[in-house]
Amino acid sequence: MVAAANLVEVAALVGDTARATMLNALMGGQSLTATELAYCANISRSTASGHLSKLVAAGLLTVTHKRRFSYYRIASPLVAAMLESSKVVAAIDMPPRRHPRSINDDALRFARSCYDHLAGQLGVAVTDALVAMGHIILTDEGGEVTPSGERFLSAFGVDLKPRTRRIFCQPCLDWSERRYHIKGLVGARILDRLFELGWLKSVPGGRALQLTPSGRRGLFEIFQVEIERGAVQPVDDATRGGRQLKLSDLLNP
Amino acid sequence: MVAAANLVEVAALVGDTARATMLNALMGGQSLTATELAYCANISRSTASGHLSKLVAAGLLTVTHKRRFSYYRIASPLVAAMLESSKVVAAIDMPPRRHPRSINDDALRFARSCYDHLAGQLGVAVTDALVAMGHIILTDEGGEVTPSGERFLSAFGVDLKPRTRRIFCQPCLDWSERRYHIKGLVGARILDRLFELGWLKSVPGGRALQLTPSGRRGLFEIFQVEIERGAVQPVDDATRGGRQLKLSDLLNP
DNA sequence: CGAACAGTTCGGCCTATGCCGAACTGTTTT
DNA sequence: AAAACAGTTCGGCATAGGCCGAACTGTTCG
Repeated sequence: MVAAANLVEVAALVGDTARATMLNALMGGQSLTATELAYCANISRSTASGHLSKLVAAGLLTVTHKRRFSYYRIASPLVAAMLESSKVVAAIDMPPRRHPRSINDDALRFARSCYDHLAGQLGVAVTDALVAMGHIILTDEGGEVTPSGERFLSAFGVDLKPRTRRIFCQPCLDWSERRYHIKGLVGARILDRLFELGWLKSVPGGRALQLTPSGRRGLFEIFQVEIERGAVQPVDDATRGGRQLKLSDLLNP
Repeated sequence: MVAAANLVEVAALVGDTARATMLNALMGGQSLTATELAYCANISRSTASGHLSKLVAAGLLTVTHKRRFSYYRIASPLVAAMLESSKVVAAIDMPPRRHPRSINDDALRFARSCYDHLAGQLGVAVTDALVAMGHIILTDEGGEVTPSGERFLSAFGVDLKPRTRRIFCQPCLDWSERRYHIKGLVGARILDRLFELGWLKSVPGGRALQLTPSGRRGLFEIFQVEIERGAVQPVDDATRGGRQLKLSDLLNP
């Protein structure tokens, strides 16, 4: 008896440094051109072209040709989910810090997009804040937005209606923090809003996200998430409860 | 920028036919010896030994040495989840039937264990039945056992207490059916009970499960799942509603 | 004690596949 | 029209890594 050939094919595709780097770069959700991806992976364009056509043939990526550019992107959320779950396993396996952390690594650990929602320390911190304020209930099994959460998110500018058919609110195991952050429709809309407010900016050529000064202020005021020198400071519940939200400032700037 | 080396390592390990076959064989949840796994994968024992030590070193498998045997098993449910999500992607990619189905393939599609719960046509059918009877509510986001479901499952011989810390009831995307079946504690306990009743037997050397004649009767009587010539027949809700459950027969044989 | 067996390690073979540069197509710019 | 650029295809090179058999350790059993 032999395993499903396709599982092997898919895993083998991911199991190459150059291809994995390109997939990783696309986990931000954007489309990138072949040349950009070649640059990301440190390989020639011809090599990249070969890799990319394999990934498309296997259905991991899709490509759209516009003008003289080929834009590649992750073919489906299922592919993103597969990569995330592989990363969770990879993070467990990690023998404690054999590879020295790179600067880039630290940036990714701090804040990154996980396909379409926020991950990393910041993603976990925002999730924790929403849970602590009683706006969201997260269990291993799933997530739920409470009525107060609906009001809060709506005031924050996140529109959760109409509820589309996609998964609404779900915990996603963060590979760097090994704690849950929010994915699904809720997670995606929150990230959208953070971009819209200019609180986060994407760093070109990667999935890392940069917190802007206004984002630093905003996260503190709305979510009581305090950031010092690029690291998230834990805020105890007492402090959290003692402050008034200033959603009005946000909505009428 | 370069992708996490560990993701590549993990994926590359899965991306080899022999190793994937062994992992697949272990997805039934049991422990198998090195020689058994070598036989599964059609490779010499020396080659298998090399593969297995790599898988253990990477944390995908664990090994326990007893007497003169080495028993290997999947190291964690997270590893199982990774393999399942990879298979979902692999199943999507499948260009419609390039590889002719093997007999074994059909058996797997019909019924198999997915680490610790029932999958395949039978898994989906049982899930559908529980949902149709109002015993379980499944959404994309998670699952829930209704009060009637608790009574039903309890009468069926599935004890759901004490609720351990593990995920209770969750939908799991079936790679062969592309529909949900139940995983988590509920899924695992149901499979346990089906074995206990002798309704299912495991086929040695694989994850495929065989339905026994009593299982065929039992599934029809309790779940109104009808099986003809190894394929599950859909049962419409009218028929389903028209029959009385015979749990008493089951409990006092 | 010696035979049988599970498992591992080692050395050598061989194939699969990643990589590049060169040459080509097609698009945009000057 | 020529130059610049995105992308692809092709040929050839180099290496990683899968595979086996042989030899070894350790356990079980006659």
